Amino acid sequence: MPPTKRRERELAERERLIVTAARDLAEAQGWDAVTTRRLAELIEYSQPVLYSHFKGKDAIMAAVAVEGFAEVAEILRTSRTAAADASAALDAVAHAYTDFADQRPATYDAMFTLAVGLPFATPAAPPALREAFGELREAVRPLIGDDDLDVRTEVFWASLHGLTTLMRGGRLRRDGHEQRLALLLEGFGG
Amino acid sequence: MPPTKRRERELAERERLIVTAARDLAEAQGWDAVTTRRLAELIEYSQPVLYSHFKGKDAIMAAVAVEGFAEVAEILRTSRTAAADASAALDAVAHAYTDFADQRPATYDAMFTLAVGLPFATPAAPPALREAFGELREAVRPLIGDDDLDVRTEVFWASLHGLTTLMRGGRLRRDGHEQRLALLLEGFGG
DNA sequence: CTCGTATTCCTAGCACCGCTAGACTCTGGA
DNA sequence: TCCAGAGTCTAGCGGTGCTAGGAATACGAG
Repeated sequence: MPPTKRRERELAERERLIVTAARDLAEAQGWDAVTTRRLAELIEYSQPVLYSHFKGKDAIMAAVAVEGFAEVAEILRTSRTAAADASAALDAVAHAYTDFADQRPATYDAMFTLAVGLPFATPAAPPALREAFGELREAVRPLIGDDDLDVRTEVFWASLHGLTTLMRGGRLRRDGHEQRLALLLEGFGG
Repeated sequence: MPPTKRRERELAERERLIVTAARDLAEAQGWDAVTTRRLAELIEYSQPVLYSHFKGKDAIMAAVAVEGFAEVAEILRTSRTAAADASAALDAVAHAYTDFADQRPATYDAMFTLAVGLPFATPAAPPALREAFGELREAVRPLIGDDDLDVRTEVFWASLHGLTTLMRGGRLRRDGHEQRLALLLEGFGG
């Protein structure tokens, strides 16, 4: 039946609308401002419609997070492959990562700070997330080799994560960011 | 007047009671479970009494955070000074830091992840926080020297912070923690 | 000892939150 | 034309942080 197909498209479109509305509102005013009532008003439906698409607010945030994984994976890949050599690639990837966290803090929080109930370091993790981590790994590999590559990538990732979250929370001065990044890269053989 | 003095003591004691009740409840059931109603019931007063001590829930969390700064400063100092040499000291400090974050996640979040409106990288920062950072710095100093000491300490701190928060959020497997810590310390000349 | 005053505290309530039961409307097929 | 079922909304539940305003209590003056 054609009407069913059309209906499916409309539903998928509305679901996309919910996720982008949630993301945009969160980036503009923070996750606290993303309430089911405001979200319903934005998509011009009532609240229960949200629950026909997602189990709850957490599931909406998880959807924003998954979208963010794909985004960051692409950003990391382009910045890595565009670099002249391995050292420049790691530098570019590190900057791209922290820039992303800085420019999309709400999305970043949904991805990596907030408890959102997504599987991570398991095969069940979202493919986009595994891809993003893979980009970090490929940026690290040429400089430190294959020994303990995954674990070393995790340490690199954690360092970037710590730098960005502490800076955004006001725990580290913004004006030291470049220098901190440079010192971190130096430690990784940049 | 003596009664005024006694009254002041009672007020100070009640304020301590509020902070410890908030901390204990947060550690036991998470910050979401720390509501003004439950807190009021725990201290056996009504909600408005909380607001005669603190401006709001955030201020209570900030008080818990400041308490945490003092705690972690002491923990870091004892583990640092008890170590045999500089390398062992950095190792001990790193483990003490992540152990603290692991054992008191709610306090740690109040200190370093939640937006709580405390001044950090300024002279107005809580003395206990400056002291805790100072302990990290003194643990790092013998190994990397005085060049860019503060910034290098910040990077070290951020790495520890990233490792702990990502692990606790389920983003990193717990069983890789020791290895990650070892690799981080290796990078800092441990 | 009594009486106003000032402090301390609590009751009750506001606006808002995430979420859901049940009524309503509207569409498509017999 | 009628009915079944899908889709949507209204209304409401129990909870949140926070606060206005009244009750009670302790205090100093006469």
